[in-house]
Amino acid sequence: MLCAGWAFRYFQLADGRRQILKFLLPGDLFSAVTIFERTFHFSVKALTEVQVSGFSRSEIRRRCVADPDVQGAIAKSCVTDTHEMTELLTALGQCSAEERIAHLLLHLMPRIAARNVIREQRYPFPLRQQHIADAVGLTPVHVSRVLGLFRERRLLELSEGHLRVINAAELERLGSLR
Amino acid sequence: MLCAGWAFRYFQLADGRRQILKFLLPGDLFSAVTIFERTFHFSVKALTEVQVSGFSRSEIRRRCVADPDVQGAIAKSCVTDTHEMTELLTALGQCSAEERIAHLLLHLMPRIAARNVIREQRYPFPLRQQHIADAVGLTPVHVSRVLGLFRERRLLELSEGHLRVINAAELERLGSLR
DNA sequence: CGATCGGTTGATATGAATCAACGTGCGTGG
DNA sequence: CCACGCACGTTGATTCATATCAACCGATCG
Repeated sequence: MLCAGWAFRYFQLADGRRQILKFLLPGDLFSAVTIFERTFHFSVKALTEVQVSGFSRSEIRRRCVADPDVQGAIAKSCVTDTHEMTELLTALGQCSAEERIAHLLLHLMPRIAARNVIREQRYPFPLRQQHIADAVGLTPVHVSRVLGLFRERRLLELSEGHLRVINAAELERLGSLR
Repeated sequence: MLCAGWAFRYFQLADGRRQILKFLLPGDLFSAVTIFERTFHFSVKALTEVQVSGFSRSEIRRRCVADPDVQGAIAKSCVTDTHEMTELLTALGQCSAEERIAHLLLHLMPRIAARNVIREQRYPFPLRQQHIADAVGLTPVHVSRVLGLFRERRLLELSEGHLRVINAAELERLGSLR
């Protein structure tokens, strides 16, 4: 479990390409289904300073049968991971660059807001454009252009570790998947 | 659970686009994590004649605590669903059209082989090019071109509900994600 | 002070989408 | 039995979105 800071879970290809599967925020499990496995099938990297706690599989399994709360938390994490992957899959398979980036931001905003006080739509946001690129399957250069467009159209500003959302409605229209 | 025939699970967008999340073969659960939820977050459609059995959530939950085999089957299904989504996500985010299609075929081949006797590398294969397109995020036209290329290069033939693999090694090289 | 990193911008190349036409097989209704 | 419509696949011409290549800028850091 990530206790403090930001990290991300990703899958690495032999030739250096990588797909970011999920951005981890405080309270997130690296991956709930891992409880049922012997080995990890992904990598994790810190984005900021982090604090982490580890549990042994056997310990978790024991507490899972003993404590319905633990069981519920694991189940919930499996469910949300599945939903998130479904949405990301749909975004990658069906959406344009603008839609994908908008979708990523819309996905992250409430998760950030659940852990920080947000004033004037200004979200702490430590991702580099490279990370956005690796998450939505674009090049960093193109991410820069799309963000430039968003800025020009007064949808948002993104710099210096902060995201400021100016026109949330329009961003929603672009990235909501509905 | 799908008992006979082929189907697929997908996510539908308002404007008609859809992302195929998984092809279902006999023995597959539609989605294991659904046990922990109240509503479905996906659609399912048959590709061929199918037979299906349903279970009520409460029944499954009961049998899950009672019978460790049932529990194990659910857990395994969660795990493989997660792996499959991870791989598909990586393919969609990082790979070219050829790689994606090769990857899809490589993913399906062992699953088909586990349920059918395969002679001379000839797999039953009821997907239309439209389904391949919706699964890997391409247009049917482009799928046709790529398959044409594969045929020309003597990698495989695909027609009339059957896939014949001619050069498995080369297909592997294209689509293995490693 | 130079080196490095992250981001921006311009020019160009390329992979995939789009538009359109055509062929073929098949089921259906006359 | 035939004519038609329709689903599916193929192919060619063209367009468009995104990648690639390259230069540059500012901030940061040793």
